[in-house]
Amino acid sequence: MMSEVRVRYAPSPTGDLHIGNARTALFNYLFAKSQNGKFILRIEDTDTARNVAGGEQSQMNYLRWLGIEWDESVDIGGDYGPYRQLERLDIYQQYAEALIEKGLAYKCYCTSEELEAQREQLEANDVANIHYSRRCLTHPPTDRTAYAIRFKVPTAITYTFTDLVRGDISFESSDIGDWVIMKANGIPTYNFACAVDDHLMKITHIFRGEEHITNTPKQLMIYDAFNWEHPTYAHLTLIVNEAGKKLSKRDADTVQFIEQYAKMGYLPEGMFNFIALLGHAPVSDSEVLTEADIIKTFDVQRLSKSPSTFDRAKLAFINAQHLKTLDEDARLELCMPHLIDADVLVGKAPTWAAGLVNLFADRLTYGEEIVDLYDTFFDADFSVDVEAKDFLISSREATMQTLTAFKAELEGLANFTTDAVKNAIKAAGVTAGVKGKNLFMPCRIGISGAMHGPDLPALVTLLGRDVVLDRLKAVIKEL
RNA sequence: GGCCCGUUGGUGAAAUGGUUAACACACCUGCCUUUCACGCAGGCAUUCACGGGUUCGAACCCCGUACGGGUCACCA
Repeated sequence: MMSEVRVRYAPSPTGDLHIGNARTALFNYLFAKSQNGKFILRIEDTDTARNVAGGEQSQMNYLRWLGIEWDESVDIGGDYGPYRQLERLDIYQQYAEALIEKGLAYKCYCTSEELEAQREQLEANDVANIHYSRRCLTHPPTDRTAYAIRFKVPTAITYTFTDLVRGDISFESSDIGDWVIMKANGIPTYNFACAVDDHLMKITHIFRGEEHITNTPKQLMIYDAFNWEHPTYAHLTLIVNEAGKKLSKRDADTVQFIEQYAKMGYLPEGMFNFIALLGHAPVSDSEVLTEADIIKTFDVQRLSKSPSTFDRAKLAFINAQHLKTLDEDARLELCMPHLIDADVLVGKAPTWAAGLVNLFADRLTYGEEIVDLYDTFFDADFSVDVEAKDFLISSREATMQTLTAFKAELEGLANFTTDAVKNAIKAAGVTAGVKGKNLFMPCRIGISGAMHGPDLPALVTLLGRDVVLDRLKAVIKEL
């Protein structure tokens, strides 16, 4: 009988949920869901210096925002807790001591400074294999009590594992120096804690970033030392920015925290969909998918080997598609905070915002974009763009007649409703003797300054009588 | 420098030895709309980084070169 699939996402609470972390979490989650397994959230807080207050909560909040729910963790418990590594210190201590007893680990009394100096010297001398700098050969000085515990790396062993993404990968133990498993402060290092916990928590599959490939042999050493069964690994490709560089938290050019997207008014469904495509190619003609679609099509055979590019245009497209499935109220709710923040609504009628959002419903790609769209078409600095001007002067006389007639019709209008404006356009067409493009385009340019834009009557209505007439006068005058 | 990994159209990305190399985004055209956008239909574009080799046959296997990336902490 196959044992139950158990996967985990193990963030360190050093900051907010990053795109790369979210992808790792998501793929583990998708695999668990597709296999009817369990998804565990474990907090790896062993780097006490880098932990930030609220980091853990923030990670959990935005995981939940994305729609990723876990089966076991610090907040809801589970049979394999505690789920915070700092609460498991005695466990690591016990396993580390067992290794010393077996002769597989030893105490190292070197100070960080000594090791650092040693390494620098080796590097300066261009020593080919700098790993020797991490092989502690000195005897413990009698006056020191602080020590780290190092794992004694076996000689001449080849560690091979079958990666779900890249196939067999192997490492020679001779390329790896004796590495620290317990720091002098009694806290385990990542590779040790990770291996111990993954085993104890019965993790069967590990989906993680490619940067962990070189950590794998170290973790395998721990499994072997205790005779534990290896888990299955899948190292996901890096996510790179549009310049082809690994997404770095310091990279200011790419917005890369989930929180930022949430605040910009992206939809969780859209982000979920987009992130699921980063390194996985589902069998499907469309890339616009729901969570259920994605779980159903998730297949480890289809994990990509080459780096995934964080393509903002694609994100925009996918989010826009999800946005189209929203009803009017939901769309308005998404845009509202941004309109308020941008002071767009001051002095406007209560229903005005709904009209604005509906006007751009077709082309909106994320909530905050409503403000940009507003600026483009409602900004006080009105001007006619080059393309539009060319159109106007290509048949100056006819456009002039059309514009004049349109202006006259609007001036005679008591109420600016979309129907009334529609009729005004129609009437202007009759007066000027034009129709179709020759009718609408001059009107459109006359009030928006551009040949492309939202529905004309609705735009006129929202702009309001004064603005529309001012713009028309300005364009007529310029002609 | 050592060790690992990658390289397919403008962009993202399939194809795991066998007819004209999917699909999506972008772009272009047509339809729809008295305009615009949405939507729908269609179209353009890659010979698979480069050089050898294996094979009846290679984007797919092997070797080498170039380029790109990852990693080498008492960080995770």
